[in-house]
Amino acid sequence: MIDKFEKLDEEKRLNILRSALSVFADKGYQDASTNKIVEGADISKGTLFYYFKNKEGLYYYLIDYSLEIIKNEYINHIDHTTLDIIKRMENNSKIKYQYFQKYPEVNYFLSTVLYSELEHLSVNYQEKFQDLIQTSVKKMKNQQNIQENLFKDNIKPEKAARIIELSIEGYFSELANTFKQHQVKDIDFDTLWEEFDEYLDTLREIFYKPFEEE
Amino acid sequence: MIDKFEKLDEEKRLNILRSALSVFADKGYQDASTNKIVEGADISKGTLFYYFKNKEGLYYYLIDYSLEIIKNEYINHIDHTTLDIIKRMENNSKIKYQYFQKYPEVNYFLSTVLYSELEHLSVNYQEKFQDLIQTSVKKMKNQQNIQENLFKDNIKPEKAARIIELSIEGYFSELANTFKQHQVKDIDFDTLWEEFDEYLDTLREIFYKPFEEE
DNA sequence: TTTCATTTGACTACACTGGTCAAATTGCTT
DNA sequence: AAGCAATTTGACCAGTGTAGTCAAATGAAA
Repeated sequence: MIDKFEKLDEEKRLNILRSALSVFADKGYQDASTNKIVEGADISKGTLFYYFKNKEGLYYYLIDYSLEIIKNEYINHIDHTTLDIIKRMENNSKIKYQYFQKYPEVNYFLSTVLYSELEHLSVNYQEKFQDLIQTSVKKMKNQQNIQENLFKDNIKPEKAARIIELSIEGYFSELANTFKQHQVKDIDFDTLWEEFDEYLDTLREIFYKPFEEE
Repeated sequence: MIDKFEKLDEEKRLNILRSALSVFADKGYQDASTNKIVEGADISKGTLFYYFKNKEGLYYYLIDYSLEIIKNEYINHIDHTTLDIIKRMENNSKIKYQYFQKYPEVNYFLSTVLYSELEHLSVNYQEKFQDLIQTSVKKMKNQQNIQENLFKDNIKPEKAARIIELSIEGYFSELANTFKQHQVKDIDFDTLWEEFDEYLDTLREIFYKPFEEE
């Protein structure tokens, strides 16, 4: 009946997905209540089980759905080519948090599955995760093709790149501590990116040669 | 009956505390099962309710207990005085993660209370949290008394300090992604600190003047 | 009006809940 | 050994919530 689910009215379909993703993310598979899901999706119990065979079927559908989203909306957009490493990290940070902003439930769901449910998944799905997420995290961290002559002469590019990478991670980690998961939708991303750009300028000031016109 | 609980055999007492902290941290107050707690603590149902009036009493006892621990084992040891800012951050990181290592359940419990249960607490306890944790986080972040002449001449100390701070946060955030909460006990902290010391050396190389003997 | 797809929610059988308490066990004092 | 109090046990209770079912209601299209 999943093909029928996919032909459903967009708003209703997304309501069901978002509600289910949130409940599974909040409670984990075992403690997730189908009653809460239908309540949050504003549908009746019967409707949920009309489209999905059972709780498990719904769960695995959500995983497939979420992996597609993260692939198409984030991983496939990762920039590996820009030579200016700070610019590249800027691009990738923005791509990443645009995905967070657009699909907060997907991101929240995948995080908790990855963090605390992975061992309960079928081997098949464990591999899907390993392949897609973990290798692509490495992709993102793979810092080759750095334009080294942008750095000041007394600074070693690889070491500096590592510090830049970690400090950006710290920047968002600090941010994550300020905003809780369910507040993501309320964040004012525009002013946030302005602040982030300023932070990047500071990084350039410290690590890069001063910009010179010729 | 809490005074009797505190006179209990050390091992038994800690078993109960650790089990309760873990279950509350994993599931949150509502979904935490007293059955799971007694099972994990290897005691009978009756014993738990012999020492604690009810689930709520146990929960608030755990909060008081945990706040005492984090105060005595972490917050009171925060270094505000060392002038070498990298050294100061090194000290504070080590104090912080020694507390993590020694009391993983306390840390895990307090994190989840702070992160997702705070609004359900009595106002009294909300204030306790605000006072103790949030203001002391600020304390730790308060970077005054920096010995500025350690920095290279072309680097602004305040901005550099911010980057150092964030990159250390990123360093541990990356680490936290590698190890899940329940694996904390298995981490080899000794080699980990060695790596961290190397990382700090890199920071010094980049931000500080080369060391000169006279 | 007939037909078929969709939706409902009362209903099951059952697992688990926080908490109780009479009875059993333990440890201490005589 | 006997007696007593402190401690521990786990079967038990009334209640709540569970995943899933299904006869009946509704909607839409012909």
